[in-house]
Amino acid sequence: MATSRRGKLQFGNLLLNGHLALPPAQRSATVRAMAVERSRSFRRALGLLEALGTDDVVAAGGCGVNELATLTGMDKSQASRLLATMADAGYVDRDARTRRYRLGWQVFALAARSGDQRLLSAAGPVLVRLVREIGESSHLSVLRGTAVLTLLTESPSRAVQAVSWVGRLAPATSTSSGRALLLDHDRGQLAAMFGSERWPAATAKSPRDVDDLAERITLARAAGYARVEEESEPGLVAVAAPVRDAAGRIVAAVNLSAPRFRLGRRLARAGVAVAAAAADLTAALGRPAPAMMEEAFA
Amino acid sequence: MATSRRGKLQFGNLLLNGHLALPPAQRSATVRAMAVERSRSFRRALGLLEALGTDDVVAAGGCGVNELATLTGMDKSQASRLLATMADAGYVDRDARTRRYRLGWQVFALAARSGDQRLLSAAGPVLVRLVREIGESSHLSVLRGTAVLTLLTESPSRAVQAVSWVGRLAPATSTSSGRALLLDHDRGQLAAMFGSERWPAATAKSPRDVDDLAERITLARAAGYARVEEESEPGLVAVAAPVRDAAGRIVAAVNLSAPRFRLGRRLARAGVAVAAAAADLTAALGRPAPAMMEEAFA
DNA sequence: AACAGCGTTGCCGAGGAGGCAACAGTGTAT
DNA sequence: ATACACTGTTGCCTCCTCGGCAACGCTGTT
Repeated sequence: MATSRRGKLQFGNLLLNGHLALPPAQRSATVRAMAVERSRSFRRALGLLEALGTDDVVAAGGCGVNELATLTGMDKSQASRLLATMADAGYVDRDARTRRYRLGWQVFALAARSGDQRLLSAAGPVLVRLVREIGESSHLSVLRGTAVLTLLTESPSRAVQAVSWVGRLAPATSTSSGRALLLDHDRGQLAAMFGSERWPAATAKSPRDVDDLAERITLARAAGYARVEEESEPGLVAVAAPVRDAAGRIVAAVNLSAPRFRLGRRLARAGVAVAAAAADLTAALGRPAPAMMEEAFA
Repeated sequence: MATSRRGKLQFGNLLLNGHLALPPAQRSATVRAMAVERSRSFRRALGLLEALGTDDVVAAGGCGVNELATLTGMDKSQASRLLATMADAGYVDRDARTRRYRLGWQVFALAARSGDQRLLSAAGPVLVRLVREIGESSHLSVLRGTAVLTLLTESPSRAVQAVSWVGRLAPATSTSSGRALLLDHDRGQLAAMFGSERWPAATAKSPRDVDDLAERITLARAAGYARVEEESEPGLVAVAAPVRDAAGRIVAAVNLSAPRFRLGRRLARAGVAVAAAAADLTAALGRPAPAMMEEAFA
């Protein structure tokens, strides 16, 4: 659980606009100190949405007004009003029976047009092939701020996870995908992003500071893939490689992860496979986009 | 292009909060008439997001502040400020070079936790099989208000569409998926949803009024699948069947659509296949959810 | 019946929304 | 090089929405 500038809860879940949860007294003090608060109500509404995207809420199948209000630290009246307008617009759905709110389909509709659709559609088949080759689950991720956002998961059909990693943030410093995404960053850039003091370590093997991180990234650069063993979670190993756009900039990472006892021995092979998959994806992005074709629907 | 209550543009694209585009004078008059305007800034922000989700904007690869302001009918200063906060939160991305805004990954992250993830993950393989069997593209849709929202597309790899149907709304009355979703509605419910007067027809074959619709739905009920020929677009035929939850309620629809010259002759066979796929999906949803399993990520 | 908890609504002061206009950058025509 | 058109940002100031408080209606429990 690292907290970044402005005190947002960053990892383990979606972003929560941090200081909104402060009691009114402290909050207004904070506000007076740092200029003015911009788009207050809008940010609160986003806070509600993000709270509804929390694992526990999703798992519980929704959340009531009061609960949401306390979660986001605002008055229940405001929560009620904001949720009503969001429901009107379709961004939240309300269960007719339990009167609890869930994220609505409109969010889904928006998402289908967000981000880089070319990347997503090109990545699907690549991940499938990779998973078939190695037999472990694979992810596509991008860098968002200082965190890694997972966009796509593909797993050997061994189990369907109820709440997938898709849409979640993970620390960039101690994950294979994060290292791959940072492959082109030098020590200076890393220091600017993560600060130069010592970091709280997720496990004993996690990098402790910038030098530590830079060193491991150098190794990854040499190998062509990043390799992480039990740095974010004990017993877990992973490899990842960067995907580049036509201009050569790193835009995404492909990884493979599994328990050490299953993948440990084949880690080098997995690394090569992941690098090859990332190269495939890079090649796919390098080509001009396929002709626009409006697919029929009736 | 049907306009529903409160004058929102409903079909052909994402919802746009209609009257915000009015000039200030008229708007304030309207507002004074109908109580107070709730969550004004928030709705404006949503308007911006939805504008960014417009086909033309997505196809153009983003949109500038000025253009967005005129699109949503607000002052560019406000647009600039709202976009800035949205960029902070990750809901929009700004191209560093062109300075144009696009929908950000945070929207994607939220969406990954919205809707019924069980439905989506179960539907993927079913659609793939269906597409492989018939060789035409297939969609999964749900009912949202009086419109059909497409959640998933699977097409034979013949072409990758740049902007897919996913996330778009289509009229329920003249699409196969819509009919399938309305399969359990009787004439009274249909009248309540769509009104009893005559409707504007998309094509010559579209249903004209409730009786017309109810009759076609009865036929679909008898056949086990809905069949639509050139009702939403000339030259296009489609079949669809309803997916039910454990309680037997219709929650989604699976369809197949293609140009008449490719699918016309096999339409009955396609209907049976679609019904079978929908039944498979229904069966999958009937089973208790697979044990929650947190998939590892590193 | 009394109670506890949830969600909605009215009220009203304070602070953010948002229109206007000046300003700063950038690419294009003169 | 100058002027121009256009873009996006920022300051200012009014007005209206925000949002805290509290009362209310409702439902389920003790």
